[in-house]
Amino acid sequence: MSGRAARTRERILATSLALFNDLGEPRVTTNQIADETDISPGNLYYHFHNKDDIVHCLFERFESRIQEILVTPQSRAADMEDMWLYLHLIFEVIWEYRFLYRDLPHLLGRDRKLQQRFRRIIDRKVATAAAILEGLVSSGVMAASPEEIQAVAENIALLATQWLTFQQLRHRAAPLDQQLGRGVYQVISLVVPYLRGEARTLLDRLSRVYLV
Amino acid sequence: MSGRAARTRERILATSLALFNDLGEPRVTTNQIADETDISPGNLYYHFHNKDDIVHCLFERFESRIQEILVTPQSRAADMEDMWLYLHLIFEVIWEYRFLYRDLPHLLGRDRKLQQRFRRIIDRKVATAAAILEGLVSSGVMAASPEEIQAVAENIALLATQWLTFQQLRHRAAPLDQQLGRGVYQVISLVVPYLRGEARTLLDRLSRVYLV
DNA sequence: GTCTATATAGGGATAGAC
DNA sequence: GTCTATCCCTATATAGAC
Repeated sequence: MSGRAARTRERILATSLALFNDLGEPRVTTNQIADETDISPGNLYYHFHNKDDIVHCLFERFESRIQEILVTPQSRAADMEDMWLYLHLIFEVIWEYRFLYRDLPHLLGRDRKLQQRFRRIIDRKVATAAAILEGLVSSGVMAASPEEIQAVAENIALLATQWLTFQQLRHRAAPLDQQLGRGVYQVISLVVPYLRGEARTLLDRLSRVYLV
Repeated sequence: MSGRAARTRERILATSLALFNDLGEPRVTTNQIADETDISPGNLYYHFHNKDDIVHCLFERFESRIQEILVTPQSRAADMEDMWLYLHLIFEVIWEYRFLYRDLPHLLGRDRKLQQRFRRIIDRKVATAAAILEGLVSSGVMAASPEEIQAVAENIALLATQWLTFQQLRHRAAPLDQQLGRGVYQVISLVVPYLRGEARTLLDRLSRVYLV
């Protein structure tokens, strides 16, 4: 594959991602993608076997991006800073590939492999959230039983997975950073009641930033 | 419309609901519906203007069912019993019409009216949750600031809206009552940390029932 | 690599007989 | 009310020239 071919391939992926995010994958046709990329429909099929191939390719990029984040190099106990960073990174990647979350059942319904891989990502989300919470407990910032940690970790994963979809249902046209900020705030609000005195007010101040 | 026509119409709606819930609305064709109802494709279009008409009709039933639940006849302050009942009723209706939640963006994306009406339902969910939480505070069972109540109410609404979708992503084949039970448990776990001493253990016992 | 032209299939919806 | 037959459109995907 020459440099030119690689560049065309890249442009197809870029416009596909943009259109998918904007309209939802089911409503975007291959002709539309070709048109927007300024190539012919036939040329598109030279670079990709079919539409699912494009989706698959985009998913793989998403997957490697998010796995980078979910690899927690926990050499020390986590603090609230880790939590904050973790949430921001997660939300940013989800935003970048939001079409995957928008029509999740539809996309995964036609590909078992994809389903498995996505499931593994969610499992990791829960595990990472739990690890951070345990870190908070062991460093004394937070007080919670193992069952409580598990329940909160699952809720964090669910919120981080479904927040954008839910939010866009409620307030379609809100600006990006506000939506992501609200998401982080909502997730943090899950943790707040388990924090101890001083840390609780610290977080309280931090989270207020997002409610502008 | 004679009794016979009404009965056919009803059968179409019943099989549509079953197929939609099972496979997702986008993957069910009108021919499939007709076939499963043991009528001809043409006959289906005698009873319904088009496919969206069927979806619309099912949505209206869902809407009236859920609005019945969300009309809180609050003549007194709420207690945990109200919360428990509220959650169970909500989850049951969502389960019955789960196809609406499965492909929500896709279904609402092609109908502004539907979008508005669904948005109103969610707003009501948040409001009802907030009202119950305020009831818990005013009866002394719970301690929380207005901001905390608002944040928790939104999280309750999100969880009650997206739980099933999320859950079926993770564990496809779990039995119904277990899935709904876990959902109720997860929502209740949002409230637990705000409860006071005795109520907290009471709820703790109650919620453990769901983790079987 | 890229194009134009076209095959093919599936599903929504209608016509008209009974 | 219900059927059979069929139309039509859309979207995916391919063929073959350049």
